[in-house]
Amino acid sequence: MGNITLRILARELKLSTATVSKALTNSHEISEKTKQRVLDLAQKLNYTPNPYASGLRNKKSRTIAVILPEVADSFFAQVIDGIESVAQEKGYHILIRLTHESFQKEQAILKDLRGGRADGILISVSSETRDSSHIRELQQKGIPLVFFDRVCEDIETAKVVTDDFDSAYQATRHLLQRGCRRVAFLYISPDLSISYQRMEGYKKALADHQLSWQLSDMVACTHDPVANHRILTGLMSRAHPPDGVIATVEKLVTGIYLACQELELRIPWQVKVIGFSNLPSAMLLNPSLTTITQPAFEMGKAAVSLLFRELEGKPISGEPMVIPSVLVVRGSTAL
Amino acid sequence: MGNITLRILARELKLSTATVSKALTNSHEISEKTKQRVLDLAQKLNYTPNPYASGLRNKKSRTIAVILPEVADSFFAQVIDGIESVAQEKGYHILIRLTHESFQKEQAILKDLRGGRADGILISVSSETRDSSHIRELQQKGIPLVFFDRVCEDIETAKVVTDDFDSAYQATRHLLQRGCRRVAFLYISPDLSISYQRMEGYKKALADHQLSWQLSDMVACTHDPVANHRILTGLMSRAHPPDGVIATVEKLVTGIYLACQELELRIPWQVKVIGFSNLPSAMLLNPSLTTITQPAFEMGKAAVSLLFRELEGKPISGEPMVIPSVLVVRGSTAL
DNA sequence: GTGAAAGCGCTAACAT
DNA sequence: ATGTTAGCGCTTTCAC
Repeated sequence: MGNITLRILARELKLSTATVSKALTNSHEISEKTKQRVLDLAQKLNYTPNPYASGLRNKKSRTIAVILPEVADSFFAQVIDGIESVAQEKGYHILIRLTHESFQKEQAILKDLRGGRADGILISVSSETRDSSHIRELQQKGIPLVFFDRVCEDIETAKVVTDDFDSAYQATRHLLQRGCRRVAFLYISPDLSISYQRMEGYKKALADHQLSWQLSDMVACTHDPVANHRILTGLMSRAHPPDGVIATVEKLVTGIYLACQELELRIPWQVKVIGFSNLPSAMLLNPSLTTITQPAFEMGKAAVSLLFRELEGKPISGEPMVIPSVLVVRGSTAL
Repeated sequence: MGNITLRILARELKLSTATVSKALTNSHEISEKTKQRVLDLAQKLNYTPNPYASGLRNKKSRTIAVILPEVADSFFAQVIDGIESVAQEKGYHILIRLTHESFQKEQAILKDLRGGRADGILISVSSETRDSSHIRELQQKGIPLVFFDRVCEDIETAKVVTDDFDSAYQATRHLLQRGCRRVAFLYISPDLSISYQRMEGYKKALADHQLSWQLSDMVACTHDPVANHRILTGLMSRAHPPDGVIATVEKLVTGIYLACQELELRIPWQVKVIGFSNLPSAMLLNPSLTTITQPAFEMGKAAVSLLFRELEGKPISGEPMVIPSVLVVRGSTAL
């Protein structure tokens, strides 16, 4: 299926490809008449330039790669939405790559990106990522890179995060103020920047209420719902189970609700629950879920905007950009 | 930032670019020794071929475009997941394009795809799409195209759908069997293939129960939550409100739950609700939601697999591929 | 077994 | 105002 090319237009119009090219980019060195002829034919033949050819020539792909752990998660889905809203305006295309929380996959994906497939990269690292040399390598090649949400603290580049420390602090304080005395903290990976920040916020809130944190109350969960179910029913059937739970990951909310249901622990009476979640249905849960709601869409927009600034050679502030989350109080922490 | 190219490798090794290229693709015409030298240097310099250059040469981009209405929706997010799982294995890349339910955007996106940016297209049309000439044009250019979920019936190409008629039929029958006498049917666009199919299934179930359908019970909703809220509270505060509701779109579930909450209509006693939804949290809603759960991940996998078959020139069955949804009965339709 | 040369579709410097 | 030429980085005949 012979696609329409510049050359075909040129031949048809008895012009050179250079002239046609210039006419299509509305160059001032081309006469109005010629421009019109070119435009008319291009229109008629449904000509669309091959982006890879011009990209090759200009050494830019007008494509940005978005690397994230998963897409079937309301936070990441909303981030993509935010990214797309800006990229599309700028005529950029979005390549989505999922790591499924695997460090190996993340490495492979970044390696693949060295060849010039994308002009810039937006990344939220996998929960397994401890070493960041694969990312640094890309950076040294001069490819602009912006972290969002899950950052590598040891890499100096633009970052967009939410106030993880503060929101965990607020969540914990809220539970304590509502009478909880033993608050469990559920997280996935201790290596993640966000887990660490949130954990510190949690500890600080406990300390500010003259409570000391217990290692056994900080519960590491997994990506496997079945394993999580075991872990969480285990937690809630301890001799002294927590009377408050903070699920710092959306998918752990389901786990803790189910565990409580199964053990016939009534939320919020026997245990109060807060979830870091962007689910629109939080208000419809049984009971409605008190959440830390993250500015997912805005984070996506901010991250891609920073990336564009870099691509345009404008200066970027050294400090991570922080967009606050909000505590939305609902039934799961009612008195 | 001078990227590593074939030419650089060649110069360094005092070989021609042709030899290096062949060595890298493990051609049998190259000696083992040379191959090893090339591979070693490539490794050392972190060489990654420019995909657009080879794409230009080979006239394939190893990229597929996925066009969908939105991403912040559990169905579409899971579809993407399924698509990625296969594409990634085949070394293909995924370009995501969102129409936000706009026909105009859909046209623009497809137009942009004419230039060879993608080797194939997966699409679920916008709710505004009535005319399909923009899609047909791409098809005539010989670009393989697979529809998923929301198809254009008048375009002959591979399609992956779920059993919309049957699942709506089942949903309706379930409500009738649970004692509902007046079932409302909420949908977004009458132009969508899936809306039509579901509507027919709904009507058929009513007919099979000796009930005639009422135009006023088939309620067209929008994409705007505020407008939907008005529509749905209007519906539920009629003189004779429905005692059963089928929300054929995930986002309408929230709307109907909230409307009932506000009007103090108790689900399932005063009204029973079924939602077409893939939300993992359906079981946690208040009350837990009876759903038609669609095989989103599988549909994504199936669609991209069909696309690969086409790309490989293998034959495709003319019939749409149908992957069944399942009715999951929960609290919102309890007796 | 290796290399020279052409060309994918486009653009930009440099003629004319 | 238009054309010639060269080249982006790669692959693929076709020679040697």
